[in-house]
Amino acid sequence: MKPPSEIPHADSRQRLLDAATDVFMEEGYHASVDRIAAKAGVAKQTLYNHFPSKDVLFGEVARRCTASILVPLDGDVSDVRESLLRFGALFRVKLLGDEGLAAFRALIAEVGRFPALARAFYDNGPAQTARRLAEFLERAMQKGAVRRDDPMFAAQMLLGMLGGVERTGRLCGQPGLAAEAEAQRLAHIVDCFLLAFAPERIDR
Amino acid sequence: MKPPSEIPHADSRQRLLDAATDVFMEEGYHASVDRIAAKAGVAKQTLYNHFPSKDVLFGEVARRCTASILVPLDGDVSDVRESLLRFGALFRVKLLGDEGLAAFRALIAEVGRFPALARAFYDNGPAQTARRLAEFLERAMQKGAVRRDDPMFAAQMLLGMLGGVERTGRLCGQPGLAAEAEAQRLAHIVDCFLLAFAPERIDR
DNA sequence: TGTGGACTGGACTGTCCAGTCTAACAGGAG
DNA sequence: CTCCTGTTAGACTGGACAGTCCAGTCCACA
Repeated sequence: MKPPSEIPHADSRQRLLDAATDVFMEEGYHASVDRIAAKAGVAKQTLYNHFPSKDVLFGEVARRCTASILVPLDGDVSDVRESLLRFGALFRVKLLGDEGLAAFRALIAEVGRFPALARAFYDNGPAQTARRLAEFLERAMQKGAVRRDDPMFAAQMLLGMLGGVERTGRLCGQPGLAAEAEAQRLAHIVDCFLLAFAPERIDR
Repeated sequence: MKPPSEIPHADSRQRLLDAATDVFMEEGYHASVDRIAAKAGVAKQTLYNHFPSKDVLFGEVARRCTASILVPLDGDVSDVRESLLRFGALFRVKLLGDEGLAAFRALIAEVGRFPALARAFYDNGPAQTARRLAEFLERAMQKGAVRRDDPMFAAQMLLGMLGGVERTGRLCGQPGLAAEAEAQRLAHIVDCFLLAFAPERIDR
């Protein structure tokens, strides 16, 4: 009945977490515990051996997702445009990709039930990303590659431009962009940002 | 038992819609029909006299909310900054205000159940706003007050900057800005946008 | 005075689901 | 061989909830 090639007595906890991630992302918190156990190929009791309650399981899943959304940003200020393009590409994948959207939807819907979770998600995800980007931009400002302004403000503007309206659309079920349109748009956005934050001209 | 000053047999339908709006926005689709009826001060059967099912009621509420989020934008291109400030202030209220956020959360969580609703919300809300703003910017471009670029792209950038990260934060339960900080931030954003889309300098 | 339509309170059905309980099974350690 | 631990299938409890049904009330209108 079980897939035969499956290692018997494999780490149920891990399988449960994986299954729960899938199911919660797909159906939100209201996914049933039975379905999660079934998807993990595990008895319901086993689930309750590992996690005291559905809420705790949901929390674990949320923590895992939160940990996975951070976007790396190399500190290299020598070519700001290039660095921002690399960063932006990854950021947009996290932000506008199906998994990211599903996770966000699932979490957002339960802000009332799990306010602490939502706060943690925001602090360790978007807010953390904004802080890192702000640091990067501050260095770029010090180097004169970017006009001086509040670095956090600048970071928020870039993040808004990168995500903004498209995110709303995707959350409402609109389809995403094709690969080449995506690259074009990313470049367009970054250039637009760099224009807004171009260093003041000395007026030759 | 009922509030005595209440007009008897008042329009139950209206009271139901109002109550349902409140309750759905507060608890999402999973709010119970009983609670809605109770909040409307009406028997459950009365609710089912007016709406054939909970889904239909939810749909009506969503349509009402969708209709209320459009932001007016006067066509006056003579002072672009002033117009954008007015527009931005209203937009931010809709986007970052408690009601707007609650409505968005409730809808987003049910994209899977009501894909058509979500699509309609997006088309008549954010997308429509972007179209109008794009028209406005196009006129400003023709007049030379704004650098030429794809007007829809420009509109999306401004909307992203106006909403962007803060919206995510608010959706995660972060508090909003105080009134004066709000005004400052709005001006900062609009000026930043105008810098990105300043007409090309002739270099005197 | 009587009739009809809308409303009320509350009981009721069927469904779904979190969480518990039980009895049985498998494998490793002593 | 026997305990022990983790597992399994499935029955079960208690509660929530959508939607139905009904018996009775209130009111407008004729």
